[in-house]
Amino acid sequence: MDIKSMLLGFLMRGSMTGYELKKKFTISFAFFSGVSYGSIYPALKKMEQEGLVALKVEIQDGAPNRKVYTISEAGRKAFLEALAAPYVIEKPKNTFLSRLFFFADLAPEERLAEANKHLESIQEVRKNLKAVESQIKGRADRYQYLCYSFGVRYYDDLVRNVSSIVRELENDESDQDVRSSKRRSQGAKKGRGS
Amino acid sequence: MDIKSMLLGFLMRGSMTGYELKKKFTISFAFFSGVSYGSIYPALKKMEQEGLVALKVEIQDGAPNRKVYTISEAGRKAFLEALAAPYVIEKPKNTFLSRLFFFADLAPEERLAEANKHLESIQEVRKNLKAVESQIKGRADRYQYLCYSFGVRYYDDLVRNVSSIVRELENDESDQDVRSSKRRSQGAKKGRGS
DNA sequence: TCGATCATGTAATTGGTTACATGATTGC
DNA sequence: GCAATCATGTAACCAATTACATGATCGA
Repeated sequence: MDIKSMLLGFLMRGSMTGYELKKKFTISFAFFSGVSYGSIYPALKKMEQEGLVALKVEIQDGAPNRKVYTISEAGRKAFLEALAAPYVIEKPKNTFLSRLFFFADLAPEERLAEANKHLESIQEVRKNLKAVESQIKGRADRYQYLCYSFGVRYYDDLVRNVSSIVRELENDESDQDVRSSKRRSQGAKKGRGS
Repeated sequence: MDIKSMLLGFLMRGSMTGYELKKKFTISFAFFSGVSYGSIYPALKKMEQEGLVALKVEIQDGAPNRKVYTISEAGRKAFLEALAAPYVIEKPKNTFLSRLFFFADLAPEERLAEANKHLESIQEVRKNLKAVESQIKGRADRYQYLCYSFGVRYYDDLVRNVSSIVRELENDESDQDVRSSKRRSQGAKKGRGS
């Protein structure tokens, strides 16, 4: 779903300025999509030209005039179409995965370190998600909450998934330890350990 | 990780033409990242100008000349740096989630249909992933296989996650049914059912 | 003879980002 | 006095896509 459709989605629930739309975005979509003014303002301009939204300028003294956008019939139609458009399954663009693919080129001790760094960053996002729970619960409708809970499960799953890779890499390391202690003790049997 | 670094990663394991690199991409990264010639060829050209790869043209009669790219010392260094660069956690750009957020604007019967459509498309990807398992097992090194198994778990998790949303939406529908049959039978007690 | 495979590339477009530029008001 | 909030926008850039353009060779 592109920015335009999402802007329309917000405007379905009330007229707003670009500034207010940006706020809605950051609050609602914080964990799965970011938007900047640099995309919002040009998008609104274009949508006005296309007749998807109507513009009403509120003159203010001193501060720049507020440009309040209201969705039009055409805009409503466009939004509803976007909402039911055929799915194009998107591939997870995952930097960690791209790197893991080439981990053979990394020094053995760096592999675990890199994987752990990644795990920690996911855990932090998960924690932040928890922190906004009450905020979301207050504001969100049924489906927006479903959205949030999807996010919670998504990051929980991700933590589990990356953890299992970390575990594999740990095993590799301790196998390495076993092999080197075997070398040291000339083939004596030893269990896994530090 | 950008295309350039990934191209370098492949070139670490041997010199290749753009055409061959594209094949490597589609085989290895099929389920989490796609690349087209439109990005590969310009990237290679730029990397040659930057001295990250060396170009050797193999003249062929008839067919266009093969341009074989070989990674340079600078390229190797750049790749290794990319492999250990600090993480920027990326947000899952998820169309389904963006739509779900606005599901209140969809007709009730369409909600379940849309969610199911999405679920099916994920299940299909998961199935395709299973289909290439033996192929991957044959070609992949330890880390590339870890990568694949991450993908398998990722899609299994996703199926579970979206399924639980579908379940919630189904409950909404049957609650709706209960309410309407209650209305019909003027408050008589009824269980959930079709 | 037709489709797949080998092999290269450009041009236009998409959909964004970051940084820059401006400036008033309000609360600590 | 300074930071945050309100409020608008542009310009340069980036990373990538799609569609277009070309053409030989090989196997069924």
